[in-house]
Amino acid sequence: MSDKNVKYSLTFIILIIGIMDSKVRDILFTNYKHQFNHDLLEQIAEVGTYHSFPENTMLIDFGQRTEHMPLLISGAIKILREDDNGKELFLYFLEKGDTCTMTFTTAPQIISEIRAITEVRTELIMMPLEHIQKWMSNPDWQQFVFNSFTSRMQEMLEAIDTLAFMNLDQRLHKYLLEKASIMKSEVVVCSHEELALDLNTSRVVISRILKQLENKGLLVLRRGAIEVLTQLV
Amino acid sequence: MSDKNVKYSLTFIILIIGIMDSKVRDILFTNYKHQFNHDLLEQIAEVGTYHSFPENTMLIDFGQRTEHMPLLISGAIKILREDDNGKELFLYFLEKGDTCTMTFTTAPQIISEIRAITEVRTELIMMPLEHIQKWMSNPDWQQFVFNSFTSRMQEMLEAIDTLAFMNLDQRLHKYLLEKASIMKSEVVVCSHEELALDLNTSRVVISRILKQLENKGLLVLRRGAIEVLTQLV
DNA sequence: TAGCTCCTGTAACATAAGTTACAATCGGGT
DNA sequence: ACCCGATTGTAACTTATGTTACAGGAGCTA
Repeated sequence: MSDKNVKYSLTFIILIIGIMDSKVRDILFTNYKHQFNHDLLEQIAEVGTYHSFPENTMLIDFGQRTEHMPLLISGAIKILREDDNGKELFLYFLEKGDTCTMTFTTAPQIISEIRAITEVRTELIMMPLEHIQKWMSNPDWQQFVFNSFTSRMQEMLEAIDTLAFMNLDQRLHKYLLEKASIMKSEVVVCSHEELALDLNTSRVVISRILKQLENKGLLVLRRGAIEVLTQLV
Repeated sequence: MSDKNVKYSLTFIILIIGIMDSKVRDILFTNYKHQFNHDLLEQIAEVGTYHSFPENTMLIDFGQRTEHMPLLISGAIKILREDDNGKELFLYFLEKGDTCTMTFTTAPQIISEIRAITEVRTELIMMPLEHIQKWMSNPDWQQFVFNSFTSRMQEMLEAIDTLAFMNLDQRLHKYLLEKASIMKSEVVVCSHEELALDLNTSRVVISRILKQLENKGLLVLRRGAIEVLTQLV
């Protein structure tokens, strides 16, 4: 578990940060005016709260309960899965426009199956779970929910493909490309140890494979960082 | 690709089999009266068509388009994923009450990401995709759709856990237990070759591990079949 | 500068899984 | 009875990945 740098837990943060409705409304109308109609935006603005988290903040953890659903405004979130022995596995990144659909249910609160950690400073709007269903009569919302579900499904399928059909060298390279894309920089700042945690393997193995990838000319190794030379298509 | 025994493609079957509405209504009211209210049942009965497929029938394949969504009445369906090189991977089984939610979208037709094959004789009701959204105003239907999504998510997560955190011997044992449960028999009828295809490995490896499991007393090997001794919890 | 921790490189070995090759056996059909 | 294909068993080898151990460098702080 690499939570040494994880700074706050969402549950507490929500209680602390409260920003007035006007800001929520502004942000919503700026970012979602093409996706949601005016009425829906107003409704979301009424119940949603704005939050901004620094990088490496754990938003939710396995088994933790939540009564909110996040709507991503900016930044990026890393989604992880963990097994009984505490071994982690990276699943996918969430970016603007995404929501954490794992949670959809009719229950008033849900128990998280995943861990979510911000990769960079991230802004989001939290909506109480109870409204998700209520708004389903709104076609824009319905579309949004369906699209979110479908996206998460696709990402899970991709995670499965990666695990089932790719070797570690390919998985590592893919991960670095995605991370570079998320960070908007070819230089991925992280240690071999952190990569090993996300890919559920050991540091030595990562070091070995990184060296191979460097020899192939796919990247350049630096201390505490990796320069990715090839681009994502 | 193990389609040597796959008998028909759904696309054709749908055109061939047409059973009168009364049967659909009877089946629906018998199987779903606790889940859907009367109005909804009537609406489903109006547009749904009943179908019965023998075991080992491919219902849908990768890249294939469909304008229908199945509602499972009896039997069991195996869901598979395939990579570019034709290598397969078992994902999970669907049973009564399930639907193939991968497909939810607002588009009038969808392209399948998975392959679905009946494990035993299977009865289902096919509903045109266009109604899925229309019915969302009905709370029972909404609940059903959400539950389906959540179930599929859970199954995908389990598939990921299995791939990421378990060795082949555990995966194989787990697969056999699930299959025995689906077939309602401790004797799983299938060759080592078929197991190798579903677990994306080779026959020799499966034979080797089966022998290990037999030595551990977890199962008994027969020609063309495996008797599973331990039960699913 | 000394001491400390974190990060990286590397070797040597262990284990899991994939590959190739071949033999033996079963069962169905002619 | 015989043939033949499908199924299974097994050996020998390769490759991928995991494990343990240790060394050296970078950067920080006293």
